[in-house]
Amino acid sequence: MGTNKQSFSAPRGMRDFYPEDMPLRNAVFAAWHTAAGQHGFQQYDACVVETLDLLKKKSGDEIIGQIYDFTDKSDRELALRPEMTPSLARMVAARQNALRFPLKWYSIVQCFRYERMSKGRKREHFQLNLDIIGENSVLAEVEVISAATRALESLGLGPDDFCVHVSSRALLTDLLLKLDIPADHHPATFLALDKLGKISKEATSELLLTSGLDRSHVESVLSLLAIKSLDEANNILGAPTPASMRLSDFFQFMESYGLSDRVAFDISIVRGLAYYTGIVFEAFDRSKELRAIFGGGRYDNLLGDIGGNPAGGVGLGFGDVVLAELLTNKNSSIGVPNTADTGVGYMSEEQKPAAISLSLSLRQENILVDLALHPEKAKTFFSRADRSGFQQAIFIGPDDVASGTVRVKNLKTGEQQQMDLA
RNA sequence: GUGGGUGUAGCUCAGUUGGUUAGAGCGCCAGGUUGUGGCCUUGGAGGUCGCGGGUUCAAAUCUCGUCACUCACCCCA
Repeated sequence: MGTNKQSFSAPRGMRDFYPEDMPLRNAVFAAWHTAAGQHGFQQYDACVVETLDLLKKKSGDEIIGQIYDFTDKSDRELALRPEMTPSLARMVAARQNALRFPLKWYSIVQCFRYERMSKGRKREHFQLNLDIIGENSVLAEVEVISAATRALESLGLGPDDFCVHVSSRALLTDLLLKLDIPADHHPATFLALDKLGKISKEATSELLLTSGLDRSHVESVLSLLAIKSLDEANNILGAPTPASMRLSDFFQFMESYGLSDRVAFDISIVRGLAYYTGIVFEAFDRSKELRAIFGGGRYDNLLGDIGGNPAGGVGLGFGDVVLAELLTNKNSSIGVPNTADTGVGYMSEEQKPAAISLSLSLRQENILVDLALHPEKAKTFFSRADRSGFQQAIFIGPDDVASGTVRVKNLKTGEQQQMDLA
């Protein structure tokens, strides 16, 4: 690209959506809307720009370095939202005394994060957010996951395609205490466990040692990762704890929802964000080639942390980038083409009025009509109609105007039918 | 932030030891066919070979720098 030439590519990490890209995006949004609606979630939305102050207070430390921030003309420090939860918490806190709980809210929003790009990760994406606020029952966790799996199912993705890995930070806390690891070491331990699977076991133990754990404790922490089931966890604990019983309830509910084949206990799920306190989960494709499809968990201190009255909840975030890759890998062709049903063309200026009035009357019948803007040769018109994806095409010449009828051509079958000119 | 890879037409890519006017397929436009698309056929438009310096009689080709894109790691939604 010459220095004088304008680059035509979108800024790094940003996406353009050409007409041929919209059917997939619209299908994904439609699946999200429908699944959320079926589960009784109400849609909300918020402004894209937030104050930097709110985001710093609420987001995790790593995220802060990735915020797209700027100063406006009045020196206000603002930012494009990197995630939806701070905005949601702000909106709920603003009306906390007027709202009836539990809230079940959802949104489909664009979020921005300045970070290095890799497969499945852009600097901008759309995500479905499902939140239930002010409800302690584990059924809240079940409902958000049920809604997300329903959306995947309506896009043709079932138990063979993905699995939701579930654990609990509360359970992990119980286990760490059982191993005599003091509570002030837990955050660092969570962080190290979250990294495992991404970095080597040696690097993880190194991380734990530098966080201040002694060598024997490091060994026992790593041994936790051998836990393959809730029963094994209970054996180590000696007796079920509230956290393990809660997980047990969760899996029973999932079974009664008919979703047992889509969930699995996985002690290694921790999640990076600091605000989760209970059950946490991430959905992966079965081959585990891609990043998490969706993820979330219970956050019981969210509103209190930003200065509202304490109220717990469950949140789930579900991005469109990994989902699109999954659908592409599966070669699924979803979405309806965003083109007109019927093309109307004409041979010369003399037939233009007839073409206009025909188009208007077809549109009255709610038919999507693409009216040619200038005369064309028949060959050009039909070729264009075909490539545009129209279902049918009507070409008006002098004879048609004289006879008062036109031929409607079905472009799939090639058949033509007579129709009166309105 | 670390380490690879790649930059030639709108797209996917050829381009020989450096050597005439830089090619193909697809796509686009038009003609063959002035009342009917897909097939066929003919033609056309479209490139300062990412950018800048160097070596050379001669650079898409060699060299140095730079920028961009991309993948893996790191990190994370």
